[in-house]
Order: sequence, then structure tokens, then C-alpha cells
Amino acid sequence: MHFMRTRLQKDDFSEPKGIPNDPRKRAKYLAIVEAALAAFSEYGYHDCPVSKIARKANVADGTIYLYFANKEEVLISVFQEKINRLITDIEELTEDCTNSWEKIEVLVRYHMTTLGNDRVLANFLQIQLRQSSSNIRIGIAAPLKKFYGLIEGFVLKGQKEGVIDSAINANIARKLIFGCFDEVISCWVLSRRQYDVTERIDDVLYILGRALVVDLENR
Amino acid sequence: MHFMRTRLQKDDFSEPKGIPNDPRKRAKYLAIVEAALAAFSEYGYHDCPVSKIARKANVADGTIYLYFANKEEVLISVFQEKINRLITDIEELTEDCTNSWEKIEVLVRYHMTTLGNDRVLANFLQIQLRQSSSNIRIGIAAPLKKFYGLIEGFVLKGQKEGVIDSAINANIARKLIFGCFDEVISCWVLSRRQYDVTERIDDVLYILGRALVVDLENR
Amino acid sequence: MHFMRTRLQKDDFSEPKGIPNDPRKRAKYLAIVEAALAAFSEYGYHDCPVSKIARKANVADGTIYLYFANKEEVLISVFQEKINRLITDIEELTEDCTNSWEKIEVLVRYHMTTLGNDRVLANFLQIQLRQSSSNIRIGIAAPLKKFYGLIEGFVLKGQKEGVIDSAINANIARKLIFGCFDEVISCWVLSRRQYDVTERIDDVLYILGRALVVDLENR
Amino acid sequence: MHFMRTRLQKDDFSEPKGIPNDPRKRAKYLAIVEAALAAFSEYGYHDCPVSKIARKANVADGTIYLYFANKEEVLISVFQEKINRLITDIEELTEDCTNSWEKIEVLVRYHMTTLGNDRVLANFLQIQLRQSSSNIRIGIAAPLKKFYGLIEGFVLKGQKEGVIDSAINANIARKLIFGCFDEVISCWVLSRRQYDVTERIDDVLYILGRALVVDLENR
DNA sequence: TATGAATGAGCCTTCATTCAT
DNA sequence: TATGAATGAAGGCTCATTCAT
Repeated sequence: MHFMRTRLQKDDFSEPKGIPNDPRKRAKYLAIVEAALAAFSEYGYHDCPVSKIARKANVADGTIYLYFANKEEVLISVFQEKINRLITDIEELTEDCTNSWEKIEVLVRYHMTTLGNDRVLANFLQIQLRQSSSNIRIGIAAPLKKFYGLIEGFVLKGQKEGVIDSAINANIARKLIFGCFDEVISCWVLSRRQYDVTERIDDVLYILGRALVVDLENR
Repeated sequence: MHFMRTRLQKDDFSEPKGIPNDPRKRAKYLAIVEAALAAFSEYGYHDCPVSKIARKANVADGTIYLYFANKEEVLISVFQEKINRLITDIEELTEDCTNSWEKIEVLVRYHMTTLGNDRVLANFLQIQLRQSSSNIRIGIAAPLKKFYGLIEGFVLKGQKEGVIDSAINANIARKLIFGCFDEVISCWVLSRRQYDVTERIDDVLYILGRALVVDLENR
Repeated sequence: MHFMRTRLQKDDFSEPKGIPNDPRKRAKYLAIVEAALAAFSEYGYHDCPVSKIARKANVADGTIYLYFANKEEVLISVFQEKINRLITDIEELTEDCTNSWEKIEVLVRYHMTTLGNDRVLANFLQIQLRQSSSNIRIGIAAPLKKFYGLIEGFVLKGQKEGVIDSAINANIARKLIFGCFDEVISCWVLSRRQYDVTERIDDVLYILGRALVVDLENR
Repeated sequence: MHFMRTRLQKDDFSEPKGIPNDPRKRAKYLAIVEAALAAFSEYGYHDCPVSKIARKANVADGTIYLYFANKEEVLISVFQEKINRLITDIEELTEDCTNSWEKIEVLVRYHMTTLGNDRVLANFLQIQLRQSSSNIRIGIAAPLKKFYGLIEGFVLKGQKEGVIDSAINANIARKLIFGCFDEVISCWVLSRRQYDVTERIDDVLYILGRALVVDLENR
């Protein structure tokens, strides 16, 4: 039976298989995740047969289903792996910042540099991930919220610290920040022209600084 | 790069079907466009069979292909219809503005109000449209660029007028503006919680004003 | 714009699947070939859905596409299987002939007997195979040329041996021979009346002998 | 209802519309026949939509169905028009021949010259006509039989006259003659190489003469 | 009579998923 | 655990035919 084919028959009770603990399994799990990242980037989620992922991961098609419930879960897992890594890195990098605006600067700089130097990852996160059914959106929601929360936290903290204008709606600020670099990177990924997005980072930070930081001239 | 995945074996003899002039045909063309908008919003582009559009438009499946070359072209046409309408409306509404920042305010306000009051349209523009293959992205590029150009034009003009900080990269400003309301609306559409995005307009404009406008305190 | 007018510009990289070596696969490949032969004969190529072949072969529709690139390739493969068998058999049978006219006699006799005793095969080779698009004609060309070459080779050799009139254009002779038994068998297959074509073999050989053989009365 | 789509529902009682008497109608009938000849030759029967015929004939798609019951009948009518013309011409041309072998010579010469100078007609008669369902074969049978009868009549008469070997089975002789020039012309039509088939006529007649004519050396 | 827009049945093909080995 | 051959549902699209005008 092919019961995953239609949403209606979606087995709501299937627990997500999750990241295996056994290190050997974990290696194969990660191999599939990396292969999927590459394959989705190359072909696009909807035009990427599971068999392409399997081939890139050097496993049989069926093996995918020993590690993931279905194709959607593969996409979700790729996102989780990548976004969690981003979050961890940013948390680490921002530890030593003197104020929250600086943390935002570090975040934007790190995020844009990371994606700007990894077009495959950028393509996945900016483009392929959006090719999603509502199932996927649900699966993505939690880690994405965490990433959002990270940014919004910086804004709120910055407001408490007095570096960020308290009149700003922090949630909107988060959307401004995210929306801004998201748009910058998306345009870059989709552009035929080859240019270096990381060169845009200062421009982005300048405008975000204007938008957020109190007493701008004294920055 | 994944854009070139399919060679565009362009059928040299198929004239683009475009918008029919004959009013009776035009009516059916528009009926299909509206049906497709609704169907894509409801099911998502990839999970929406052409037959669903046909049913919503009260025509036979084959009739779709008298007006559109294929399913992709339907999506593109819906986008063109809608974005052109938005552009026209905004151009009209901004005619009387005294300065370019005001124009941006009108644009943001109008855009957010329009989508905020039409969840189906918002879902289509913010979510379904992004579910696109590279072909679709190409088809969408032109009118989208026009919309982008409208915003960027306001920014540039504002800089000449002295209302917008000339140190800002206008292109990045465009991405900030677009990225910001885009993110705000996307989150709203995807949110389970029912709230009124139009209530966020002032917050958005406040932060965009900070980001762009010169001499903010004296505004 | 009509980017995607046709689904697939035939994948130029798809290697012809060919006859599998793995004996288990080969068995299924042959099962499909036989099923296709029967199905094409029964319904005619253009009126024979792939699903009919699958059903006759006791496989799922999709399985056909694990062995053949498309429906056309199925037809081509059936032809290749059958014509190659004919060629091999004839080559073997004609080894011991004392002269080339005898070889032609054996060829005609064997061909007409084989088809005359296998109406399904005859129907396929004489009728269904001709229902072909130019793609199919191209796919068929090589083995057909081999069969033609076999006949023409006999004629040429016969002329050297002095059994066949050297004034004859060997290529025309090939067409005479082939055209003659081809026509005889085609008429038989299409005829409602049930008769035994093999009874016509001697008549065919008599007239071909007149046409080709030198010094007929002394044969 | 689309009841012609499947054979089962074929309306056996629909009388063939036949050639109209009204001269104005007859002109349009012939226009469609000529357009169909060209269209079938160009695209192949199965790859030729009725709309292509209509366009070539400068009529609306629906108009075809005022003159012909269905697409099959169009093909049949083209064949009838053409073969009847051939038969009439040959009957006329052979009137003055001194013996039946001469008549056969005239027939072969005329047939091969006509088709050899009209690749479109040749393509239709040799290739497209064979792309036929059994319905078409039935519709074609009568005029084809007449053509066959013409040839076979010449053979029988020639045998009575003593110019053609009486030991020959006249029916087989007919198949030899027809099969031979049929094969010659088919190969020519399908060949990429551009050559002049009419130059093969003498070769064909030489070999047919050997096959049929009594006392060849004294010819 | 002529038109051509509309119909909708039907088919080739893909590919997520399963399961025998 | 891993394999990969097999499955078969599903959908985009075509086109012969009809019928309202």
C-alpha cells in the first residue's frame, strides 16, 4: 500500500524516526541528509526523485525509508540539521558580544557569510524549502521558531539594554531583520549574475542599524 | 545550476496565448485565472490537479488548454494578472503624494491592506507562488521586476528629494522594504492564530521610517 | 510564454535499456516482449495501451518502464528480437546450400513457413510494425537493413556463381523477392478467408526462379 | 457523445457520406481530400490532428464532419480518390497496347512515374495508408481490390494470349508485380538519400519480364 | 451551410513507497 | 540491516467529435 501518497491517509501516529544514536547509523543518516541537501538544491524538491538522493548517498532507494518515514521527512530533517547548526554557531559566536545590537550584527554577518559561501545550502534554505506542502511547513515550524526566537530575543534584550529603540515592535523587528537578509540572499541565489553577497553585508547592517539602533550618530 | 534543468524546447509555432481580446473569451480566461487562484491557494500548486481548476472554473479540463499552454502558464498568468493590478493601483494612488517616502508608505499600506483582506490572494502570492520550478520563476521575473522597480524607484527618488538617507544602498533598501512586509504577510498567512495584519501596518511603517527617512525626529 | 510546452524533450542521455544480462531480468524482459507482440497484434500498435501489454505480461504498468524507455522502444525491441531470430535461423539453415539460389529458396521457404504458422507474429511484422512513426522507423532500420542485406548478399553471390542473371540489378532483385513474399503474407494475414499460405510457397518460388535463375529449363 | 472514439461503439449504420454531387460541395470535398493528403503525408496519419487538415483546407474543424463521418473516412476517401484516378488513367493508357505484357509495362511505368514525381502522394500511399486500423483496412479494401484486379486481369489475359507463362499462379504474379514496385517505391520514400526512382523502372521491368514473359530471348 | 469553442475520455509516463530476498 | 525490483495511483495533456450560434 502506498498510503503516504495522499494527505488524507497520512499516518498521524507515525513517530518521526529522528536522529539515530548508534554512531554507524548516524553516519548513514547524515550521509542521506547531505545527499538530500545536494539533490534538492540541484533538482528542486518536487523534481527530485528519492532515487536521486539515494544515488548521491550511495544507498539503495529503500534504505532511505529505514531512516525517514517519507520524502517530506527527509526535507524536514535536512532543515533541522542545518538550522540547528546555524543556531548553535550563532549562540556561540554571540556570547562575547558587548550588546545585543552587536549580536544582531554577528548573526546577520554569520548567516549571510555562511549562505553566501555555500550556494547549495542557500538554494536549499531560500528556495527549495519553500516548495513545501503544509505538512512540511508544520515539520519545519519548531526549529524555525527557535531561529526566529533567537533574533527576536536579541531585539528585546537590546531594547532593555537601551541600544534598540523601545518604540519598535520587537516581532516586527524580527521580521524586518529576517525578511531583509532573506530577501537579499534569495535574490542572490536566483540571480544569473555571479556576484558576492557577502559584499552586501555592510549595506544590510547599515540599514538595519538605522532601523533599530538608538542614537545612531554615536554608534 | 538547477535553473537550466530542462532545456526549453520552445515550441516555435505556439504563439503565446496571452489575454484574449474577444470579450467572451476574456471572461472565460479570467474565470480560469480566478479559479486557479482559489485552487492553488486551497491545495497548493503541486497538489492541485488541473482538473480542480477546471471544476472551480466550471469548464472542462481540456478547456484550460485552450487558454493556457500548460499548468505552469496558468500560475504565471494568475501572478501577472494580480501583480499588474497591484502595480497599477499603487501607481495611481501614489500620484498625489508630496514626497517619495509618502509613496512608500502608501505602497506598504495598500499592499498590506490588500493582501490582509484577501487571504486567498495572500496565500497565493506569499506561499504558492514560491512553489515554483525555474520555468515559473522565469515567467514571473518580468512583472516581479517591475514591482521591485517601483519600490526601488521610490527609494532613489526619495534620496534625490532628500527625504531618504543617501548613504543607503537603494537596492538593499528595496529588499528591506519588500522583505519586511513580505515576511510579515507570510507569517500571517501561515499562522494558525487569526489576527488582523493590517493592524501591524503602523509598526511596519515606523520601523521602515527609521530605516530610511532622514531627520526622523522632525518628520 | 510557453516554456514547457512539452514535458520532456526526450532525454538525450537515457541509454537504451537493451536486453538485460541478469537471467531473471531477461526472463521478464522476454515476457514483456512476448506480451507486447500479442497485444500489438491483437489491438494494433496505436490502439494498444501500455496497460494491455502489462496485463498480458502479468506485470504492473510501471514495470514496463523498467525495461523499456517508452512504448516505441517496446515495439522496436519486439521487432529486433524477432528479426534477429529469423536472421540467425536463416543463416544457419543456408549454410549447407550448394548455391545461392538454393539459399534464397530456403530463405523464402523458411520465412513464409514461420510466419504462415504464426499468425500473431505475421500480423505484427506485416501490419502492426508499419503503423510506425518515424522514430520507430529509425529504430527498426538497422536490423531490417541486415535482413535486406542477407537477401541482397545471396543475389550478388548467385550472380558471381552464375546461377542468377547478372543483368539483374541486385538491389531491385532484393526488393522483388522481399516485396513478393511480403505481399503474399500481408494479403494472407489481412484476408478473412482462412487458407494456408505455406501452400503458396512453391508458386512463389517458381515465379522468383523465373525472375532470377539463369538457364531455367536446365535447373 | 463521442461515440466514434472506440471501435465498439462504432455506428455501423452510418452511411458513408460519399462524394457530393452539388459542384460547390464537391469542390470543398476535394479541397479537404487534397488537404488531408498533404497533412497525412507531412505529419503521418496518427500524428495529424483533424485541425491540421482543416487549416490546410481553409475550413473550420467542424466542417470536415459535414463531409466525412470521421477521420478514418477522410483517409479512406483520399485513398479512393487517388486510386480511382490511377485506375482510370491506367485503363485509358493501356487501351492501345498490343498485348498484356505491354499493358503491365505501361502500368508499372505509369505507376512508378506518377509516385516518383509526387513524393507527397507516394508517402501517403506507401506509408501513411498503412498506419491503419482494421476499420480503415475494410474501407480501403474495395478500391484496392479493383487495382489488384486490374493487374491480375492483365496477367490472366497475358496467359491466354501466350505472352505470360501459363504455369504461373496469376494471383501470385499479381502479388509479385505489386509487391515489387511497392517495395521499390516505399524504400525510395523512406530513404534519406535523394534519388530518382523513375530511373529504376527499366530494372524493375527487366526483372518482371524475366519472371513473367514467355520466350524471353525473343522479346 | 459553416464555424470553432468546448468537451472529456483516455493514455503515457513518473515516482513515492513497499517487500521479498 | 540493506537492497532494488516491482507496484499502481495519479495527473498533465491531446484531440476526435459535437453543437450552439
